[in-house]
Amino acid sequence: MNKHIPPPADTASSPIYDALRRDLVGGRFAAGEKLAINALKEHYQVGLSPLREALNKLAAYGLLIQENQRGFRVPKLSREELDDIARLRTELEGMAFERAIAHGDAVWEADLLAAAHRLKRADVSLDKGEEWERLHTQFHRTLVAPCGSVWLLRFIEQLHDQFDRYRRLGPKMPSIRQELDEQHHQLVELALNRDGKAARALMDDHIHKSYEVALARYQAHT
Amino acid sequence: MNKHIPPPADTASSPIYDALRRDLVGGRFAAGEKLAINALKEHYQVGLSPLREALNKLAAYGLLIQENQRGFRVPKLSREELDDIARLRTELEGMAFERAIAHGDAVWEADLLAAAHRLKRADVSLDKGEEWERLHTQFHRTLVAPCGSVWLLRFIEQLHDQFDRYRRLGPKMPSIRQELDEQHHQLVELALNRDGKAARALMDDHIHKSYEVALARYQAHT
DNA sequence: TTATTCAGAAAAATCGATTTTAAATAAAAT
DNA sequence: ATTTTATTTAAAATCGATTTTTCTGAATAA
Repeated sequence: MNKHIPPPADTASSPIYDALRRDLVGGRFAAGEKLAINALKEHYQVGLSPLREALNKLAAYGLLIQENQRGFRVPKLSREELDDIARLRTELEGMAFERAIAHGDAVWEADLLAAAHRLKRADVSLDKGEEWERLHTQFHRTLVAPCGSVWLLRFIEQLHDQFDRYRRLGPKMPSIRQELDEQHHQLVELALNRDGKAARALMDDHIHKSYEVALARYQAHT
Repeated sequence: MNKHIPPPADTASSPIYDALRRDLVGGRFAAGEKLAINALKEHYQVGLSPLREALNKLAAYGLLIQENQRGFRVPKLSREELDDIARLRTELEGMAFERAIAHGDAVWEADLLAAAHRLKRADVSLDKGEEWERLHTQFHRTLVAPCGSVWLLRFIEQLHDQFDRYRRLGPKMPSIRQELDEQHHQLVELALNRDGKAARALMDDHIHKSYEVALARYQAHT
């Protein structure tokens, strides 16, 4: 009946894993907070075993800290780590984008235009901006998708999640958003023109501007 | 009593996690093999819950594939993935080594010499070479340790484990080993001389030679 | 006051058993 | 003979309860 091929899920993700990851990246938990397992069990309406398995996976992924027999905590935030993450993002995402531009085909070009369009049209006020965030992540994923390295994509995804813990602190800030949105379209343009060098330069600048936003929020948040 | 400060375990690792990781990297399980949980439970003499939590962490780490409700499998090996891993190792480890040379202090220099010496003196025939492998991993870890990026170190560690799944296929091969051992000492020398450029070039060559060993083993293994 | 020890309480980790799901085999139908 | 459908078997996932460990705070001693 259904001709659509399901996405080849690299790691089988359960509903509880997805929900926790979303809430951790979205800043629903305070940094440094110790998670009360029984409270989570109630809040997410899930059994102990699936919950613990999700927490273990998130700890291995880097969104939680697991201490000896002392349960799980949300990792602290620090200026040093934000700098680290932003710098690595610049290196890895730039590398991946250049490779994607070298190898991406016509289908990729169409995907890029589609992802950019959906992001532009997204209603930022809907669902606390969650829908916009989803499309934004998907857009950046599409930019680097045909880079040819599954491990590079994996690391980039991980860094994105970490970066977003800083970028999504506090409430919305539509002022800077404007400039970043424009860059999204310029990134697509340079990709379609196969200008790898300029594309990478713009990606560097894009990440740097996002970094400034994230840093400002981090400093306002402390 | 004990004045030694325990290593700041990033992710709390249980005995069962360490054992499984060691055996997965060491090739004790066949690639593509489906893990029989009850058999593991017996073999490692451990309860179901700690075992499952370890398996979940290893899946998030990339040493296992977790399928919908179909348990865990050992990831397949492929030429494409080996190439991917080797290429990324070259980029990331080269980057980290250069940064380490720029920032490493006198303590690092001493650690380097010590790690290289221990590796040289290691008895390769002992414990199926497990002790040599441990020291080899530790040596490479030391090379990049003061690079200043915990996330970069994390990714490099992960890639090392993946790479070793290929490199450690089949029995020992002492012939090529000689040349690689010499490079270890040259890497230390260039690091002590703070010659970042030359050090990175040698690191590139070192990984490339290791890659050739791993590739030969992979092809012999199929 | 400061530090130390010892309950009591709370929480995490683990275990054993149950439920659910997928795989394998056999029977029936096209 | 091949495909389809039941039935059985095996394994994975989940649950509830138990055990173990850590945390808290009061009481004692320095």
